[in-house]
Amino acid sequence: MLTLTRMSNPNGGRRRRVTLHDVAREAGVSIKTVSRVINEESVVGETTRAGVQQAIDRLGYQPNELARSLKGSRSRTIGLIIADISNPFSADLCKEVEKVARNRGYSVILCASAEDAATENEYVELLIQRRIDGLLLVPAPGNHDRLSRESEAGLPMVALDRPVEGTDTDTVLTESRRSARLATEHLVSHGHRRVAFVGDDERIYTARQRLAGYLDTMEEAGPDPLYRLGAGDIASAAEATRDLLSVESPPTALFAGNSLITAGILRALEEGGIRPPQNISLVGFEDTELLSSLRPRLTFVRQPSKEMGRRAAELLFQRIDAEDLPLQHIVLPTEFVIKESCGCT
Amino acid sequence: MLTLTRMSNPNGGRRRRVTLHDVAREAGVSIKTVSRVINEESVVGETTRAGVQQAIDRLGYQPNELARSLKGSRSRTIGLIIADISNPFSADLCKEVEKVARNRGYSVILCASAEDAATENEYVELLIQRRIDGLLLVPAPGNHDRLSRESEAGLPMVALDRPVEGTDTDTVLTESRRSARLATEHLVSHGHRRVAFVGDDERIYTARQRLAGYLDTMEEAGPDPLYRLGAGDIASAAEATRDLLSVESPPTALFAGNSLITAGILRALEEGGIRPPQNISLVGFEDTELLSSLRPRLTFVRQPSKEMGRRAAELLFQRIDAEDLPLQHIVLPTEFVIKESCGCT
DNA sequence: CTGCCCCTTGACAACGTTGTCTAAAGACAT
DNA sequence: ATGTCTTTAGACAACGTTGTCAAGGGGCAG
Repeated sequence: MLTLTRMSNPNGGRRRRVTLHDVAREAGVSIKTVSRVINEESVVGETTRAGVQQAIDRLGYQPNELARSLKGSRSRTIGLIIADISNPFSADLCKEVEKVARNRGYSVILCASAEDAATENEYVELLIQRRIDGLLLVPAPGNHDRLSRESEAGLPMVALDRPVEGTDTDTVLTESRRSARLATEHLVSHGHRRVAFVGDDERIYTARQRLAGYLDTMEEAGPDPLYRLGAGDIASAAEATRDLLSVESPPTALFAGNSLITAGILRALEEGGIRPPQNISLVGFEDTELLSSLRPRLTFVRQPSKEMGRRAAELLFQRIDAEDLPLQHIVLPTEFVIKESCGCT
Repeated sequence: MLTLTRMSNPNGGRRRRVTLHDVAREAGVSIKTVSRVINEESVVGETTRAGVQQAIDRLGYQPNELARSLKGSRSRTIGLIIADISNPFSADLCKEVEKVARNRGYSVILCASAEDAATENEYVELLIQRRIDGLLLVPAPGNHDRLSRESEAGLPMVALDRPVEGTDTDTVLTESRRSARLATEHLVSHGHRRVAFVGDDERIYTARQRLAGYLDTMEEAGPDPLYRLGAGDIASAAEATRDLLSVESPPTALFAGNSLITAGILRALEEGGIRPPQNISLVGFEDTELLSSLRPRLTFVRQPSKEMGRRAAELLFQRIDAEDLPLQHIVLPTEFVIKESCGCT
């Protein structure tokens, strides 16, 4: 009778969820028995089980995972912190991670750090408060104090695409430097002397690695390097490209540090009326199928984004299950795909 | 002393988290007092507060959000179910939803239903078990029994991009039909008689709406409609395009139902050596910046994907806060952007 | 008929937190 | 000195679940 006002509000009010207690009362048994039926502990008599099951169905009972997590020591939730969720690369990661988690009965809390370490730290705190069982992240550049502390304290953690600076965690990376070196070599070996590189912010590990790979080849081959960094989105990549094209002796070949940069370069070239591969050669990193519709078709380094997501998630669950696993550093191979934009055919 | 064995395992073992109880013992007060300090209930004396705060810092206490959620009636978590996470459109949605949630101190559990209603229903169940406070979703086509039940039971819910079939929930949509009609009109008004449409699976609401808009114009204008549906990814869109191009009297203009389809069409055209806009006119839906690097530049219907995500999230929180809000059906305007691919210039 | 064991079920505590109520102690007026 | 009020702090229960233990009842052997 006390709850009459609430009950007279059939739909609007936040309905109290059915609990074990309710089911127990309905079935005329104790809550523990209901719990046993739900968890399929075999010590329940057949008639009791059937009665309880009916009560469950009748009331539409759904177990409270929060209470379960509180009682047990697992929350069956992992965190996924993505530095740059606008990059199509990240979509593949999310998708695969989510898929692996789902097969394990895990939920994924998604966080976007926007390449900002402070935001990332806040998210780590939030995720800790939610008692995640493990953390997958594409780390933002900067100081990961919060993150490092948790890693050392034993939170299962796998870094994706970039290592966590200053902390040794499990990692799943691609061979950025080598692939950048090979891509540059391809251009040089086809006669280009002025090869320019447009990369992401230098504080980002992969941007540095790719620059390093580019420089490896350039230093070995002789020509002066020419590059711009800090092109994190399409607009600034276009800007950087315009800048590169306006130097005294402009490049005859461009190498783009990721797919958004490729898009920015293309935009700038288009505005300048410069067409690859006739007027300039172009090589990029591809990590999404979308750019495959470009014409001329892009010569690119293929990043195994889906496999990265999948491998990282699997590794995380391995670590969640077996705490004493030695640290894993997985490096996935890239593939250099020669199409038309580099003009070598 | 009892915990010595555990402590001698500094890193490997899953560390027991610090609780209110530990802090209370450390500070020499009751747990309730610590709770008061953390929640800034003002009835705590200054010296006590300082001592507790020190203990908190010393032990690195982090509140257990699970326990809080269990006690209170809010989990400060929302669910986000995305039907097609591969579509760049979805990345924008995720990003914006996540941003709004973060500002509210909420976490987002990400789920990818892969356009499958059964998967979606499973996710709904999982999210209910996690006691989410609200649900945002791009509904998969099909039978949403689980979803409808929850909606009727009062779970705050906002459908994004598509309505939930058979259930009236809050919605945030774009004017699909009208924009498809206008885009087709544009082609027809520039003299095209054979205008073909390539759309997504007809079970998908927006695919049907866009087809309807296309048909609106075609029926009014006279020429026989020519279309293919079921082109959900790049490969099948390319396939559908090849098919359309091989009919007796092939189309002189193509209209793509979303950005992945645009990519598929471009791939097929390229393979066939057909160049827009010289050999064929092309209009698409764009919902990502990436395709902006296409050459020739795509004439397209711009979908306000970011705004959709933001508005939907804001609406969800409104509903979470005020249960008795009347149902909202927000329709966002699209924009028709004329560039080069349609060949009208 | 008695005792033992097994099978099934329930009572109770605990997970970590917060709401409610009460107790202690000091301030102040009488 | 006594009473009242206010300020501060703690005891206790509760959120919904599961682990531990004990109790009830029936079957079977002695």
